Amino acid sequence: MATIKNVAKKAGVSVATVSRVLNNKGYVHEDTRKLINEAIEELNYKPNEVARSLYKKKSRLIGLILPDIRNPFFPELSRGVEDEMQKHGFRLIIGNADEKLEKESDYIHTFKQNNVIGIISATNHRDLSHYDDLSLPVVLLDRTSDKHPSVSANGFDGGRQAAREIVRRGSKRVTLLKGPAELQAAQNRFKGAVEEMCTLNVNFNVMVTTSFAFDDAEKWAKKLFEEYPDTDGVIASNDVVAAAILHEAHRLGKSIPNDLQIIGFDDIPLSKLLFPPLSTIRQPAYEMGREAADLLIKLITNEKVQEKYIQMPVEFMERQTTRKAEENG
Amino acid sequence: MATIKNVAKKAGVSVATVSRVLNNKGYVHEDTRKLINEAIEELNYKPNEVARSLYKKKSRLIGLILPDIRNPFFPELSRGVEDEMQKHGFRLIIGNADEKLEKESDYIHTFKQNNVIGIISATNHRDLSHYDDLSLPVVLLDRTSDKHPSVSANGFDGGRQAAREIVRRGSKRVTLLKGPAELQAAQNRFKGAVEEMCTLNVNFNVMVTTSFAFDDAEKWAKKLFEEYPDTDGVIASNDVVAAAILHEAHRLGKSIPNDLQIIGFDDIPLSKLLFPPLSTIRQPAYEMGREAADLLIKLITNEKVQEKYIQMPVEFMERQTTRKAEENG
DNA sequence: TTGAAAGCGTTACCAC
DNA sequence: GTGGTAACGCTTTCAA
Repeated sequence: MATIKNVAKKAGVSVATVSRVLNNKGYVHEDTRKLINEAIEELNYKPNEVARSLYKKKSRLIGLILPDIRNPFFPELSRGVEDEMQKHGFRLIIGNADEKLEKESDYIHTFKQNNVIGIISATNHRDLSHYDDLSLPVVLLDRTSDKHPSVSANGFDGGRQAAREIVRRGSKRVTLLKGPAELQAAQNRFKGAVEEMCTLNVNFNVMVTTSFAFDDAEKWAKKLFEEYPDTDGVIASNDVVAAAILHEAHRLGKSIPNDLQIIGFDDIPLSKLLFPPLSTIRQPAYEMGREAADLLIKLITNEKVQEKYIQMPVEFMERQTTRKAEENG
Repeated sequence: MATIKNVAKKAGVSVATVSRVLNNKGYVHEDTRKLINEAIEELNYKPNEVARSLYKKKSRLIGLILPDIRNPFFPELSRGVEDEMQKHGFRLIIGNADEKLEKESDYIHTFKQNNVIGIISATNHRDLSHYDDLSLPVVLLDRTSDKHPSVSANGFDGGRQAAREIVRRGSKRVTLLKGPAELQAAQNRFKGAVEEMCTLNVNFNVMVTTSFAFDDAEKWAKKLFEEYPDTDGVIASNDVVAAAILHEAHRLGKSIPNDLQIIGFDDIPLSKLLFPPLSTIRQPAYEMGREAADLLIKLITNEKVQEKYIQMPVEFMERQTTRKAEENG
């Protein structure tokens, strides 16, 4: 690997001058610049990011913490982040925290040690103290806090919409799944649904679920029908759980959406391929990722940001696990 | 951030000695060691990876190139890699190449610039020349080449199994989907299926598909039934495409598996939640990721590796898009 | 058993 | 316009 010294030598100048052309900083004669550029070309020289980072105490890396990329919602999010970061020349170190505080701290630690220039975190822990004394810009994604800028979807509204839609489409014995308690996003959805159900003055059941993992989803689905065999409408805390419920409902011979309506949350790519295609509350995951990246970049470059707490709208995707709305709306 | 100098000062020793205890190298008196460890503790000192990396020309980062994390097969793979790397203290820079050679090169470039210690690549390009003069260990994942160690699944055998199963379960007018031509893994599956069909001496159709993306999958599904409306068995190139076909078949009112059998490939987590649950050829994605990580680590540490070309077995997952096998097997 | 100092590749200050 | 050089935080020789 060629270094700046080699380039300097080849061009017959000092490293200082080479550095100047590299960074487009300070004066350098047009002829010298050309000479240097030729040398760079010939040697196929690429500046060493590590050396740069050491001196400047800033790399071009940013840290991204996810709960678990295997949840299909997160690949979308993370591509949004990556694509936007890419445009600005930043790269990602990604860590899956698995809702383990220790892993999360480990990754943050790694980020610091590698001079990342900022962090985007989509984890679930209530306790964000490990982000406090970081002296690094942090953007929260898919969650909020008053201590850090954030990008999230309007889960509360999503919950309301889900409740409204399922009721107006005729479910009488609705069951709300209350996702993991520590998962702010899930709780907002849940609260929104509860509030709307109360406003609408209709009864409902609540079933507590404590994870979003695929394997657990099936367990919740079974439990749901054991505990509330006569439920005719389910508002799930995300699409994976909704898919599992749909699956279990088929197994029990229920007719969807006639016997049972289901509304999910997220709108993961596969949800439209389910049978019947899943009605769900769409979160604009990819765009959320991009917004978070944008926000972080603005923070990094000290641009003014008008809005530090970005909330994206959600949208009811009518598909076929819900019935047609009755005429009166 | 505390530096080694601060620690040295606090402990009343030189940085050299601190470095020695940090790296457990060379002699250092037990008392001094204790002193230094206390100082480290008190200052909450963490060595700067960047400085280390600059000197040693090796970081603790490894580069992972994926085609697109949104394809549900890859989150599994990448978690396998990440978890295994984690155990050994390595972290991942992840890049999605989107099958664009330029992005791939960009990422490789970034990896080099950041002194990654090795690369795992799961991309599709035939041309691997950009991996050649890297002077870095490279492990290919989900593909092979005689120039680099690799971990892949036995797609050929998978194709054969799929063909065998679909025929013995009674499909007479099988359609084979031939995935993207540049995608080695897809071609192996296809070839295996073709060979088995020939061995079994049964007719079949071939439909060419040129991508694995969600949005395209629906297109292929529609096209399939336009071109081969009477097909009664489909071997799809992966589960996403299979899901789309299943979806389209429902739309057309076909009864699965009676009118049509479908076999996918990958066994993504959602495939068992489809309706009917998807019969598929399982690739052990997570384990493949781990194996690749293991192999790379061995390469890095110059451990002897017995097998540089690891091929993992695949397995037919009988679910309900295929009929029961007839008695004679 | 310990310390001084060179060096990793870069940037930025200060002279010239 | 340009060059010399200290500095970034660490590891490793070499000498003591």
